[in-house]
Amino acid sequence: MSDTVEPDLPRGIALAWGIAADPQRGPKREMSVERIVEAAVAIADVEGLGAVSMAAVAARLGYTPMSLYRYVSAKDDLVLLMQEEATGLPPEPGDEAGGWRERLEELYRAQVLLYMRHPWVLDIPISGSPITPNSAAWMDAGLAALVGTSLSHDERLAVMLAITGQSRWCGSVLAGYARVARETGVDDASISQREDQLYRSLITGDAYPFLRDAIDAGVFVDDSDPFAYGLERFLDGVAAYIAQLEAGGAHAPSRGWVSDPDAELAADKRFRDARKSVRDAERALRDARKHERQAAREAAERLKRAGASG
Amino acid sequence: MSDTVEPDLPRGIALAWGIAADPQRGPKREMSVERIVEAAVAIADVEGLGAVSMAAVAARLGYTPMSLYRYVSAKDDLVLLMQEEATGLPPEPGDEAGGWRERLEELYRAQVLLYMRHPWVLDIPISGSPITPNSAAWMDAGLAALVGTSLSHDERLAVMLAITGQSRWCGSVLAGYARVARETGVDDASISQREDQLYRSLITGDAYPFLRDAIDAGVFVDDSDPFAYGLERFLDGVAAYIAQLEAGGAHAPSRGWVSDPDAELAADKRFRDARKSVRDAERALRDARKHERQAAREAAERLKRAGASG
DNA sequence: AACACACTGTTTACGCTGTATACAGTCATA
DNA sequence: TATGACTGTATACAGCGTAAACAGTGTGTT
Repeated sequence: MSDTVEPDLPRGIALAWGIAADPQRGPKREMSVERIVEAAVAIADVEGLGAVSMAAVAARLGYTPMSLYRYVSAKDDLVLLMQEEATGLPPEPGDEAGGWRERLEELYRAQVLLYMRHPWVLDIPISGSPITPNSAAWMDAGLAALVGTSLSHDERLAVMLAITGQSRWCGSVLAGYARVARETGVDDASISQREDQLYRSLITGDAYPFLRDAIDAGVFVDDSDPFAYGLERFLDGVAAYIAQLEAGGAHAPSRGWVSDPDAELAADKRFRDARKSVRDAERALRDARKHERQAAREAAERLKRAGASG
Repeated sequence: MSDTVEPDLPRGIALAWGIAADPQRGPKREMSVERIVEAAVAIADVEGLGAVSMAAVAARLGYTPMSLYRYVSAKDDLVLLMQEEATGLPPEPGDEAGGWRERLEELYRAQVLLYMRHPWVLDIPISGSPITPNSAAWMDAGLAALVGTSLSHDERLAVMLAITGQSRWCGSVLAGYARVARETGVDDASISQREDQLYRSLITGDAYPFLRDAIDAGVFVDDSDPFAYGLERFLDGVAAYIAQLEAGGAHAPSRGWVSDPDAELAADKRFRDARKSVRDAERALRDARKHERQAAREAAERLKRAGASG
């Protein structure tokens, strides 16, 4: 609980927590981290994370690409700050104080909405738990909803984790459709129609009898939300679990992680070998190219000299 | 149900279904799509999707980068085929025929294992439903597990979708830790320890009381699987729902998608404008640069000529 | 048998990416 | 007033995906 900041705290996280100190001397700064992040988010909202290049962000602000590096140490930092900006704070609980279930549903909907507004957030690769103020606030809000219950701390975390997972999954699928729609310039409706057609022509009853049945029943043209169904069943399960606890039942035994005993030992060595072989092959090719080029250059030189002297 | 292939079927999907015809004339092919995909997967397994470049794959096979384009029309195609290869087929049901619940748990575990072996699959952006043979097979297997139940087709799909979502979420988080471990060259244990430390120093009881409580209770050093808990509660909910149906209950009313009525109308116009402004800014900057350079070149030229004639 | 041409793997080239380095100009502090 | 930390800029480099042009290969047709 010391006040000294960890020396190897990732710069992006430090920035997110507002710990990074502003410099004192030198010319006045013309930009700010906030303006940069704002511009980057604006681009990502419209054209996706792929369109966010340092050059594009700088151009939008009227500066040169390299100028951004006076504010952000690398693109990864910028992306982390974008994520934090887009995540924002969870909504306050509604006035009519419902139970934990209503509140969790509210948080779920807010999260899905967030991903609809900023779909690119789901394209950011996860690296460990995101230790930023806003993501912590969402987690805190979820845990707060469950304080009245007799769930253990682990179980509360697991419940909130599941909510987040389901909203991300819903967001990913929706974003996928939106992406296709944008890239092909076609509206959503005709895409799902086209997809249904493709399914009907590729999924034969012979190879995929049950999937084919589902298609024939029209599951891919149905416009109800399957993710909402999943969420409700999950919350049903949690409610039943809580009721069972309050009737004097025991907590579920904690399960270990899914693991593949076969692979564990073999994997490490095998992967290390494979990695080495990749590197070797690349290096060999590069060297071969280099020698080849040098030989060609020397041959040309010799030819020229021979021509000049002869 | 015609046998004619859709003319605008994405080439990658056509390849995945083995519909693409082999050419007849010309020299014998030295490589094959399979070998290329295999090499790409091997690289991705070890160094992540980011390390899979056309050059790296080609080098691994001893060819030039451009040669790959005789087999695969673009990198996106290759990635789709990699996904298909890594996905593989779902495991056959175990001998002792359990109920739908055991089978779904089996499929869940298999999927998580898959993501542990090929974490990069989760880095591939989703675009619509993946209409490939192997992903269809997984879907089919999930639906097959539920045929005995009184769930509707929509509900069965929703259940399988939730299972897939949870396994992806679990895989994403695990892969995130693995990625950090690989990139920093530190083992998993000390990473989670370090993360716990960071949490303890950044998450104050003032700002995040409930999260802080959870941390103090040790939820981040606990090594039980929170995703398994989530899955079990979900399956509890599904079981209860089925029981209720079989007791003569009604199906849950289908819910519409989460939507933001405020934004819907405004968004389209706003985003279109923003997109235009980005493009304009970039074009302006590029033009300015070009003119500037040309002016500089002309000035230099003039100077030189003046010097030569004067 | 000879030609046409579809097809092979290669080379070269282009515009794009992130960012290291060097630079001249600016401004608070010693 | 001199110092030197700091600003935004310019240049450079390796790497990316891939379009276009190329000489060589082998099948099909004349």
